[in-house]
Amino acid sequence: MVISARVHYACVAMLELAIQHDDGAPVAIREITDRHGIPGPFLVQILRSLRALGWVQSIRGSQGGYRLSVDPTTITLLDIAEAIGSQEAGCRTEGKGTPIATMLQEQWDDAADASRSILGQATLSGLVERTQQGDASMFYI
Amino acid sequence: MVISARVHYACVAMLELAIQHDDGAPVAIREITDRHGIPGPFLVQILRSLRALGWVQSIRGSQGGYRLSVDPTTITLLDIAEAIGSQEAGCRTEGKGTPIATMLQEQWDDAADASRSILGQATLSGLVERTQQGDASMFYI
DNA sequence: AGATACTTGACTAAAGAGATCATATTTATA
DNA sequence: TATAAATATGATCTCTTTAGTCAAGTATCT
Ligand code: FES
Ligand code: FES
Repeated sequence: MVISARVHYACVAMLELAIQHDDGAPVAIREITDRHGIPGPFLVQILRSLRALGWVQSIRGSQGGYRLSVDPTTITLLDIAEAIGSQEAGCRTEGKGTPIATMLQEQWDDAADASRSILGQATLSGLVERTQQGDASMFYI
Repeated sequence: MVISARVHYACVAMLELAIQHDDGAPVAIREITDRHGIPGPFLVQILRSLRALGWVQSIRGSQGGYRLSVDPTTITLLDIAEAIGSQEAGCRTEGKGTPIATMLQEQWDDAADASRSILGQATLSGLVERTQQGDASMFYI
């Protein structure tokens, strides 16, 4: 479970869209990049991936932008990390199956499962709620 | 917590040395590479790191090899992964500290801690015991 | 002496990460 | 309808890390 910049930015973007989910207007890329110091063209790449997943919807032209197209209670950080992040490398000694390698693989899997269990509980809506409790800024209309 | 080939090989080597810990004779690199298909010169690099940590001891010359120089009950997979693996990248939005980034960082930390907790319980001696129960091969004299 | 085995430092190839750019297309609005 | 504001797309690029390699040297046992 390696959290690359790509994954982090994807999560930031999804959270920003979740915050303005009830609002009607789409969110422009600029709004997100300005707020978080993310390189614009890089975020474009990432949003394309998110759109391909069906998680966001894009509106072109003036006043365009992006909108969340899924229920924020159903998407977790785990979903984003696994969809956007690089594929798990997989066991290198696959096929050899020495007792030691097999047992080690179990340990790595156990450790990864523990991580996944945490991230799988972190829904977008849950996190949005938390950040809005934390600081009292107003995002809702 | 990314488990690279380097970390995996280090764990394999430490476990092989732990298995023959009570035995007097040192273990040659060849024994380990043959058994696990690890590139020889690569394992040499890794054993140098392990020696620098004070975890193994090398005996040169004919009949030479490596020996564990620590108590296998005190070293865990977590210790090896953190010592041999790459440094944690650290937060990219450090200093900005937007509420979202801060909150995300907490989630990544929580997930990493969960992994660490698992790997921190896996001592070399514990794992050796498990592999020897699993298959009945005789390593002890 | 000769075989065996570790020592050391430098080196290389391939992959992945993190962007960046130029050009095209769509849409609201003045 | 002209214009500005946005996204769309595909290619390219640089940097770092990872994994692996090589050659020449040194120590020790028999
Ligand atoms: S490569 Fe197989 S367990 Fe690490
Ligand atoms: S870069 Fe700061 S939490 Fe991901």
